[in-house]
Amino acid sequence: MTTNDSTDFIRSIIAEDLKANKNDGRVVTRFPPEPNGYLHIGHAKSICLNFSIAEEHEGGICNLRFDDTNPSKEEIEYIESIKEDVKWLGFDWQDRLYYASDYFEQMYEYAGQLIKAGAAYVDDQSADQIRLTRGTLTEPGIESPFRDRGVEENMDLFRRMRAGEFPNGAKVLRAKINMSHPNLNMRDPVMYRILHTAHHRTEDKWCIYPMYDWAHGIEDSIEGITHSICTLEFEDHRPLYDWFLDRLGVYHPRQIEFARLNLSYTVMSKRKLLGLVKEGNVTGWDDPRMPTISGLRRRGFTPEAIRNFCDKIGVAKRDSMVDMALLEHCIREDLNKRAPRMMAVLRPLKVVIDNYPDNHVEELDAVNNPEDLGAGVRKVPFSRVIYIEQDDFREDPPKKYYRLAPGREVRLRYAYFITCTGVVKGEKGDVAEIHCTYDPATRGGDAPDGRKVQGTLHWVSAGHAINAEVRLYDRLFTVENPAAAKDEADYRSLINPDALQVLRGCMLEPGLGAVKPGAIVQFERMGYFVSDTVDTRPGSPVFNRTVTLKDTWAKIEKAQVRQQDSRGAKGKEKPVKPGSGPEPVVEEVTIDDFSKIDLRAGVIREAGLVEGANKLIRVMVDLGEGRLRQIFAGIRQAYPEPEKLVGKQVMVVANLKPRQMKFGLSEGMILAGAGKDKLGVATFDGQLSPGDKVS
RNA sequence: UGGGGUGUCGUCAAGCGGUAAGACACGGGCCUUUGGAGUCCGCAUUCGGAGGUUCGAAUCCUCCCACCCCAGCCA
Repeated sequence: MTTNDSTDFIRSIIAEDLKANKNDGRVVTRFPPEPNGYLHIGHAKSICLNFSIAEEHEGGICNLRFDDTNPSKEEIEYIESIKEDVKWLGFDWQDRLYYASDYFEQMYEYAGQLIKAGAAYVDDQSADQIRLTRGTLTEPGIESPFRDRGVEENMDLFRRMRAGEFPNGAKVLRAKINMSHPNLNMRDPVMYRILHTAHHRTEDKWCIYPMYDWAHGIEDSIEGITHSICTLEFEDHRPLYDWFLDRLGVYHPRQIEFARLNLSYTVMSKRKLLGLVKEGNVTGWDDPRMPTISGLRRRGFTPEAIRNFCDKIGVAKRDSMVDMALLEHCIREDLNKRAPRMMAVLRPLKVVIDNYPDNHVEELDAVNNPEDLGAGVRKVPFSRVIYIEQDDFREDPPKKYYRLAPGREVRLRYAYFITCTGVVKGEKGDVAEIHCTYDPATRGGDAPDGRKVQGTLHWVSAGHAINAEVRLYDRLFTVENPAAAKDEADYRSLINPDALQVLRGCMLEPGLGAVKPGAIVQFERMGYFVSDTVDTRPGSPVFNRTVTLKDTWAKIEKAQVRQQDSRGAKGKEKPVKPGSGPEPVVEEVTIDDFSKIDLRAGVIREAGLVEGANKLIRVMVDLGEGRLRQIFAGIRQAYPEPEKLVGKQVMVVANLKPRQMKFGLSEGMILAGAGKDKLGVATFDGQLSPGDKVS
């Protein structure tokens, strides 16, 4: 029942308009970036929306238009990058590349019309005065003393503004609407300001520049846009958009707003992105950690994956935060089908196969892509000394570890079964190299006797390996929503220091020496990688990790570590070594933002000991919800007879994720503290009822 | 305390008065020469809350609550 006949609200509106025969059946959209920064994945959503909608309709078109109305912020560099990115995503504006600045003369003339109609006036007030007299959210503004100038005087002044007779800020042209309007945007908004700044296209032809609200509708109107799609924050501006167009009596497109994209573990604001670039937290707009189109491209993302992602996230009006895991899913899905498989050892561990003849080399067949047999096979050299991944050997393997360990047999992919016979230690007790024997009968990786091994490892022949630098990229921030940080300083402290890990001395199979910059491959078992387009040099390859493969073992191991931790100090065994980098193991309390803690008054109705837990007591708390909440609290030490807690008023953190404990679900947390010498619950004296907010 | 929006699974998101799609994530099984891929199963008795209308409500009405945006001569 659910095929793709459901669609987003914007397409529905367009379909209805078409049905009602508006715009003579035309569908014209536009993507209108301001050239003051690089495009990011959020823009991709808008680009896909606008261009795809046009493509979906017979004769539909989408223009690329630079909204270059503010010369002090805009640069040619950005124009070029934006054009490149839109093209790379696979969209074509054909010959319809426009600039707001192309319409400056027309806008000027329209402004004159409004002045003549008594709908606009030149105001001599300073920016400060205008701000002060705009009123507030709840109080109306005050009309400017210059508001009732005559038409002739206004026309004269406006002409002289253009002629350059006044300095920056001396005068503005304002629309004469209503200083008491509840919508602030309608309180005589500024249409033109004086800016003695050269424009990157019109150069010094103009010293007055139109404001967005005045300009945008005119641009849309001139281009015959039918549906002007923009983001939610412009919803308040729509009445103004409509007002200008109605006053002018010109063709009037329909503005529709949708929610911009937010992606977890990154930021999307141009200002923040620019900050990262300027402060050197990243190497540039195209740093592979950046959510920019150019960064994603350099990271190894494909246009197909990004477009598919934009399809999957949908279009709606509610503020949302899309999980980075979805983007990662999209790129894996795409690359799984097309990326050739190769072997690369990122953190090499030397393996000597003692019973393999010295100086002997074999060429073994390897499948290029199991998902696409048409991709063929290749030869990889095998010899007595090879490298495997350090992570693929453990002297003391934990449970469920399928890889190599002393005495264990594993398969080397496309090669032989090998059995570990010895470990050579370095000075610090580290594993310097290992020794193995191989079974010649298992050539190619199959045992004729049918015996099985649990693990299959990738490897590279030491004598044939290519030395390379590999850059491991990860999420830019350590928290889901870095933009929610209270201030700039701690937003910067949220940058993930491990978002880039540079590995040198990585060992690649020989064929990898020949791939071209920009080529995408899968390093078997490690992830998808792209040959870096900027730093790769002949003879010294650099690869960027796009995304890891899904890693079931990492998940198991993480769970093991967690279990170890929660067993606490009594088990004294060292936790198994984490597979890759330090994982923040924070499981006690799960709440995104402590400022959002929901502290409520509660009354303990039942309390008792917990069998098999010497620190816990179980309480049932009344939060005025019509049912009692079960909470486990580690305060038995202070209340050996928990029954005495019954009837006590306590403070409960009510919006924690319920936590499944061995004994049952714990639905909150009771505030308790260690006083001078004793632990106790925090209580209060006030007249609060169960469920009342305390915070 | 003004105006404009939005609230459906952990995260996105369908649904438009006929009894809660799908995707990601998560958990489990099968399969496997990538612990990859694939595949199968599970995952909202309930739609911010409370009332009301109706045979029937996520969908209609009323009130309430929460969150987002707006006081640039930025876009």
